[in-house]
Amino acid sequence: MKKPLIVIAGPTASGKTALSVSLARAIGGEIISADSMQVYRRMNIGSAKIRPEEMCGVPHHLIDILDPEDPFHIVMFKELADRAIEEILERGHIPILAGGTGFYIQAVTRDIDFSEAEQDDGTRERLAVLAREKGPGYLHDILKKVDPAAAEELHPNNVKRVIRALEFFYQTGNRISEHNEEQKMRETPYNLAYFVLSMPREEQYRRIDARVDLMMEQGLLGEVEELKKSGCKRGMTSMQGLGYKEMLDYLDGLCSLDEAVRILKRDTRHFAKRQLTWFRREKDVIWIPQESFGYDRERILEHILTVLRQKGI
RNA sequence: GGUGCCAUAGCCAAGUGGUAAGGCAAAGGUCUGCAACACCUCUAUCACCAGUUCGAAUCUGGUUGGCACCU
Repeated sequence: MKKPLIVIAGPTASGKTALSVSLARAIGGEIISADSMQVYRRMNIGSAKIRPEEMCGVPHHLIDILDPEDPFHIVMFKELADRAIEEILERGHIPILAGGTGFYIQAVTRDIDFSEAEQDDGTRERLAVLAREKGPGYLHDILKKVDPAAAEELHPNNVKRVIRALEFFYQTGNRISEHNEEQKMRETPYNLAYFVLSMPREEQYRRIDARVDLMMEQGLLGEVEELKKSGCKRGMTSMQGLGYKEMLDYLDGLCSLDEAVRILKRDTRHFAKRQLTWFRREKDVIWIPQESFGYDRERILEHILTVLRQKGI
């Protein structure tokens, strides 16, 4: 029997946090956050991080484990999440992966192997400089020679990914396109129940706007001001988070506060849209259209428990 | 009542006789070490009617609507 793993995913502001706590209490689960921003301490309001009292005693993992100055990326996430899952299972509990970062969730559910790649050795920097000086087509042309398949799939303007493909080749001597092909064959090692919370688009957008307004009321600006004071710069991974980069723009005098809030709302809506695109192509997801349950958490939970029973979790 | 100006996609907006730029929004998509990132695709027959012309969003007349000023 495969090990059980439950995923509670969905776009931002879809109700993942509250539902995952209810679920954990119902089945004796522990929660692993699949979120690229909630790992950072001192980033509470903007990342919509769960508050300790909201956890209701349910153990949460991968929250508040790094400082905003620290880098964070999928390889780290994968390692930490795998370890957390193992520990939870050893305790006889059920792991619940909850979050909105589809890429991270996929790494775990499909057990993608990142070990082949190495640490930063400066090639990324060098390539970035080249791209800036010679234009985006330059690196893409090089990629065409060393890894034609990857070049075919990547648009020349997508400099970031072109750089990664080249970096992979220079560091490992292998083609990333081949590596990706191998990884795509992988099947999930888990008895997986992958739920995605959804709702009509207009309602989703309405909630996003409301949440941003709430964040502002709760003092998002002050939170970012503190971070800035303590030395956080916009180049850091943490400062690329929604809410943080917009407030930094305002604090740096690049736009008015109203404008910053407007852009934050807009970009958060765009983000939710991309999240949905991701989940849509992910196979084996079980959609939970919350409007069909009258947005009633009890009814949604009941439905989820039924599905879990069918899967033998 | 008179005179003048204006009327291009959901919004902003180029085009002033040769077959509708661009931006934003919306929608769809890609993604295997920064993923709350980065990137891609995509939406009109020019208020309406009638003329002039081989050809009109572009010229003429009228209609409607808006704005400004005058009485």
